[in-house]
Amino acid sequence: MSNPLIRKLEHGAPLSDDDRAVLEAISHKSRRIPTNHDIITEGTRPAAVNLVMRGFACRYKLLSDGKRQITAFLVPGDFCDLNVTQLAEMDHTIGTGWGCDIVEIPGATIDELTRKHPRIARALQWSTLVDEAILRAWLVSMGQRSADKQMAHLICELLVRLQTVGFADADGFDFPLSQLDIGDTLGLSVVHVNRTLQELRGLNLVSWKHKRIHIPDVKRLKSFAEFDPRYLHLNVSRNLPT
Amino acid sequence: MSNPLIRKLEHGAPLSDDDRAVLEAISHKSRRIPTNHDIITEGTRPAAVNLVMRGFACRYKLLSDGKRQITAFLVPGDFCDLNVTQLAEMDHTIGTGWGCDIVEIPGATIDELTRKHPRIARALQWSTLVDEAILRAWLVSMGQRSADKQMAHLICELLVRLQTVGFADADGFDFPLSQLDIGDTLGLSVVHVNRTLQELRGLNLVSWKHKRIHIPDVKRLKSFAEFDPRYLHLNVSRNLPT
DNA sequence: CGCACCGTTGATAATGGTCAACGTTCGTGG
DNA sequence: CCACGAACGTTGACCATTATCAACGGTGCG
Repeated sequence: MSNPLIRKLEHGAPLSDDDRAVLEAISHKSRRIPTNHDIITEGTRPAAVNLVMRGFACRYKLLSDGKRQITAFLVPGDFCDLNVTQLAEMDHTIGTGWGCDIVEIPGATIDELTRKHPRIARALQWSTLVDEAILRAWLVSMGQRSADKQMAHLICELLVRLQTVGFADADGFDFPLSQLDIGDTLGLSVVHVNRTLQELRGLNLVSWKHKRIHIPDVKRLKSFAEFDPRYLHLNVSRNLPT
Repeated sequence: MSNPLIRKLEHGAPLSDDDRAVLEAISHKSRRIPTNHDIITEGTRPAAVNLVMRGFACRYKLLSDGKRQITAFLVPGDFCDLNVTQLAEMDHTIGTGWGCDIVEIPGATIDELTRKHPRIARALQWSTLVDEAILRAWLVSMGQRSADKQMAHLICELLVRLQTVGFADADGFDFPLSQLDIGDTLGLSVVHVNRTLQELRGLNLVSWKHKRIHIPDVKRLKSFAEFDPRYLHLNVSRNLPT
């Protein structure tokens, strides 16, 4: 089983074979999004629901002076805008500067899914709670952690999230973004991202070459970043109703 | 009608008289939370759902070195943990250092509400989307705005949110927090909060005395902060299904 | 009255930003 | 296959913002 959506949702609720078959059916036909393309633009009314199947997308907001803040990375198995069809208009843009594979699912299909498949409905709701938890974790990092720990924390998070969907192995993952993108994520300048990265490399915590992040000693990086993965609410057994 | 929950949810979906009556029934009996008290603690399993009816509560996370990051303010009409009963354990604490009135609603009541009252269900889902949007807005502020604009932006947001539930008037609102709390919200030191506040006062944008924030010229403050209220998704008419 | 807690101020230091230049890589077209 | 240009990464010098430390004043509550 290598469908990232299914792999992810298994963490939110126990799924039946039927659930899995339905999810497989709606997600197998993806299309490639070209580099530097916005999927949904701020201010427009969202129509269909988009699901990332390969690569990275991100949520971001542009300020009037041209500054950009990335507020989320969307990795395989993540929905761009699951419940957002309820709103009149998007308050942020979803884009990808890196090429990724997306499945576009009609809102009606999602509605039907949640009506007929209670376990899927539950898993989807779990996934939006996790999205919110990630946002809170980013806020904590940005507000209270120094640049090096903030960066280390982000890398730990990405490692774990990508591992749960089979897009990272034990000590690293492919990462096509630029240092400028990381700057816009962490609220740091490119220059400082570069220097922080060198510091982490100097400490033998992270190396990043050829669009791949390698982590020599995951445990050390996690403890350096004070990374506590509980906010990702993986491990379905503990999410079962009592 | 001065029930903040109803006033708020009216922005999420059109409610019937019956909807309103049900909401009134579950929310009229609140209890006072004493100063410096946590409502739900990180690591515990959430049971009932808590609703703020008066005053402020906040979500926060503590780091190992004692630093605290506040990730949300909960104002009257806000649920502390609407969907969170789905999760095994809280990934953050909800507390109030300021005394506020809370209604505790059993999870089963909420479930029944959403089953029998589709418009309320819709409004509740809208409210969680808005919570997420606020989180994104805070991240943008923290990452890209200077301390003064960040602070001004927060004050604009609170003004608007409190106005929609009838807890602010046209030019200000009661605000019982300390400057340290604001520091933990904006990721700034107390000293810098103090100086930033003085700067805003010097510019005649905000004054804060006797636990009340006064805004001499709301329009000027909003433009100073580049505050665009659309992320709050108020104004129900634009949220109607097409 | 006295003790906390909060707000305020000044001095000093650290973190991270800006500017400018240069090197490197990679994709494109000749 | 090579030349070119654009985008990205790297470095150094300098500057701005914000943190830290320490002290003191105000205010409100027991």
